[in-house]
Amino acid sequence: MQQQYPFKDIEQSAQTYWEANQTFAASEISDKPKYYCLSMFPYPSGRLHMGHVRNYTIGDVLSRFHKMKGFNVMQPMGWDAFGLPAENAAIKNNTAPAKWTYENIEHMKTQLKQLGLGVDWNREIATCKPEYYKWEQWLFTELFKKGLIYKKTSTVNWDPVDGTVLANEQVIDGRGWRSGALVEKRDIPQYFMKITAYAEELLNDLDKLDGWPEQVKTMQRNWIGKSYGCEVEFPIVGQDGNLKVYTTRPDTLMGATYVAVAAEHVLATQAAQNNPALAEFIAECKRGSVAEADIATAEKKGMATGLFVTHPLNGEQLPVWVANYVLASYGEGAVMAVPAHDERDFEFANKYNLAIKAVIKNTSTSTSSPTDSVNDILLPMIEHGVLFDSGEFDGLDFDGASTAIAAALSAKNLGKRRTQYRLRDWGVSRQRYWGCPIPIVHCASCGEVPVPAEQLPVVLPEDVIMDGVGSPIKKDQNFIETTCPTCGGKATRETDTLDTFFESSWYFARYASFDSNTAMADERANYWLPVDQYVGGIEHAILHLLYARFFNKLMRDVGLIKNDEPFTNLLTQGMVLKDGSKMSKSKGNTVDPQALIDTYGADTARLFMMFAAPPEQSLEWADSGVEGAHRFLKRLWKATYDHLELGASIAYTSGELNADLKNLRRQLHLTIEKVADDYGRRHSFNTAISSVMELMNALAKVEGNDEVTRSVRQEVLQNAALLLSPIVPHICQAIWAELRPDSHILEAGWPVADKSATVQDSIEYVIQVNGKLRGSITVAKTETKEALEQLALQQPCVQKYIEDNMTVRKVIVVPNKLINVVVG
RNA sequence: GCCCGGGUGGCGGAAUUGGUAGACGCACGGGACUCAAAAUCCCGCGCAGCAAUGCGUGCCGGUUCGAUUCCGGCCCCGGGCACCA
Repeated sequence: MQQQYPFKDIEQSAQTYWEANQTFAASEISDKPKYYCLSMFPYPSGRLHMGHVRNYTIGDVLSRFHKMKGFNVMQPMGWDAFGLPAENAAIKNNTAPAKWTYENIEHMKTQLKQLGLGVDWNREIATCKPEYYKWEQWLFTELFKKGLIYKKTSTVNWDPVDGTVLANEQVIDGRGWRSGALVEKRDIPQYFMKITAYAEELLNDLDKLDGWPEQVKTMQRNWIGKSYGCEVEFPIVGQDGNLKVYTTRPDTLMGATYVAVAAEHVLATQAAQNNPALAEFIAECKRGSVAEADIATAEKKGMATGLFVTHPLNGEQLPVWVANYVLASYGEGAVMAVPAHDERDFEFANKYNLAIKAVIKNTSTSTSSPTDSVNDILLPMIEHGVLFDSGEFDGLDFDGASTAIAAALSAKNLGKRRTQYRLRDWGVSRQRYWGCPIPIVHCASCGEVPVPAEQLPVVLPEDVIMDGVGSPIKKDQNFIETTCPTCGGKATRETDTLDTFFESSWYFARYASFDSNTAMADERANYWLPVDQYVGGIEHAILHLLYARFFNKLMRDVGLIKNDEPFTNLLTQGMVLKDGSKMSKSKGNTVDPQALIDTYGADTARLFMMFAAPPEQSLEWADSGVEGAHRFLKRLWKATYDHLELGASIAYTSGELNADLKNLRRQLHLTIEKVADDYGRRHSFNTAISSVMELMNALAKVEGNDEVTRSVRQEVLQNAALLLSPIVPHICQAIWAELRPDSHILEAGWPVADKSATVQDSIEYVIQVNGKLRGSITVAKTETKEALEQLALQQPCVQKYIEDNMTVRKVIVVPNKLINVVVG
């Protein structure tokens, strides 16, 4: 055995061994329970970043741990290869997006292999390949035929100078990132998926996901946003027809003082026809990005339309305003405004001197609460309460008032109870090149015709020149001109591509059926699915995870797979931050892990990443600390070297031990239990590592080279190699080969703790006086509570704190932990 | 603005179910080895204090024998907000 830790040789030879032996090739033919461990696949941005190292190490630790525990493991890897950065890079470097992407994949694949991941590379997929996207085109056509995909107009960011649609990311402070032009909202026709048809199931099935973080389920529940409210119709004064609004607070209806509509609302358009000032205001509202965060943080602005509506219950005339804080896409694109009981309405009413009428009072405060009088309202009362100044509804609470008011509206045919979702249908059209072509043909006589299955895939031309002005396939007659699949006449292809979330919504199923050229997913998908452990960034908590859950249900409903949910257990990894914000290519604050791997090896990189923070927490990157991880591996190597310099040894099995060795074995077997719990249940890799470090520190303190001592040392080293091997597989495989030349670590399995080594007959009790630590006693495990109390009271460290005028009020004994003497 | 997290020594973090705050590691200081340096090993290391001891988990308040942990109110930082992935 070499004296120095030769990490380069070790890692190279271990990786060569795994590849030659197909160690991680997954097979459906096995009598073991299956374990499908999936890490979110990377976007091939060019080089690996620290977030990748963290993500894939976590997945690899869990995969390798389960393999050792006797599971039939599949850990696949692939590439989320379509997307905007490839187009930008192509323009910048004067190349084609496909070429750039494939080169990045090659480089990053080499880097991932250097990390020593236990991946089945036979199943590698790239979403930009026709054999992959063919199947989502097929699914698109199936869903289109079922009516689950439809076309409607919706709003995008429009750069009037470049004449192009911008992603939200490309709008900086309301201006196009390249042209600097003020961005406008523009309505264009786009394809939508009816995710709202699955809203109820997506919401209810969250309750089945016991293996998901509560935080993520809460975010998804709020995103779906089921609300129980009421639709209310306000007859328009001087016109036929009503203005319909949706509210979650029907109890406040008697406090409504105006009605506000979005700039896009038909009533706004109508009122603007003979009102140039209003038309200008609506135009102003249409400037700026479509991002909800921008709309919600913009200064609240509005303008009266001159129109009035009649309050459906009290008959008062209320003015209709256009307001930029009303979202066109939620509810009816119109709201009833109750300034006394809503913060946004309150701010708006104060700004424009609109009436504020309080009708709800807090039950816990006196009747002379500040909201009693219109004149002294300083803050809106937004909590539920009891109604006043509401005529026949006075005295009712939220539930009572909501029911009564809905009934009163129903009786007049001016409203009814309604359940509403915040979730909107998913717009999947993109006016970009580097994406999956939407498989629709436009025919003058047949309309929109889905491309028949036998004509799929609609292949995206890869040899293109990006000129920075629009998508090249929108100008490519070879691509556009086609014949109608239905009538055979001249027709044109759809030139929009699909949202790249489309590809990442079903890849988990494709890994199981990676080479099927007859189906999107075959029987193998039903063997592997659902994914047992999904690992990925918390930033995907809503969109990606919701779309993937949606697609799983779509694939179930077209008969491809059986399960209802795609991911049984979810681990949401925290972000790797640098200088306080997310490490990302767009922010230019990435740290290249390649230098780390080159200087210290993959094991050090993996160990450091797992040790630096628990996986769910964000990790602020700092270069220091890597040395410490490398130092530990060198110590581990040296401990094995020193041990074996004295000759081979056989691990301890039985016989008398002195107290020190007994303690060491006790610590070893407690560590085995703890590490298994930390990996399997807690996903607490940092504490697993520190407990093995403690074990190695304890081992270093044990002296003597007699046969018994050496046998215990052999036992500790063998087990340390097994315990650490999911995290640092290369060094552990090499150490095992030296310690146990008769066997291979991959056949060793996860160690079982020796219960007889962990028993203990005495226990240390902490002694507190008034909750403050004052001492400790070591007693027999069998001691009674009464005896412990007496023993504690006799201790000098307790007597010291009982002053002359004090008495012992009580003694609290927490079994196996502490005794607290309360005096006063 | 809305939804979801987080805040503990100089730093990363530990304390798993309300029970010893600071495990493990980094950095730093001291020492050994060395001609010297690196590497390695040993010792120290929350703050104040000679010490006894007191204080201390973002801030303010509460519950409890006991609170980093539970409750109420605030402050700051991060993630998401539907066309970044």
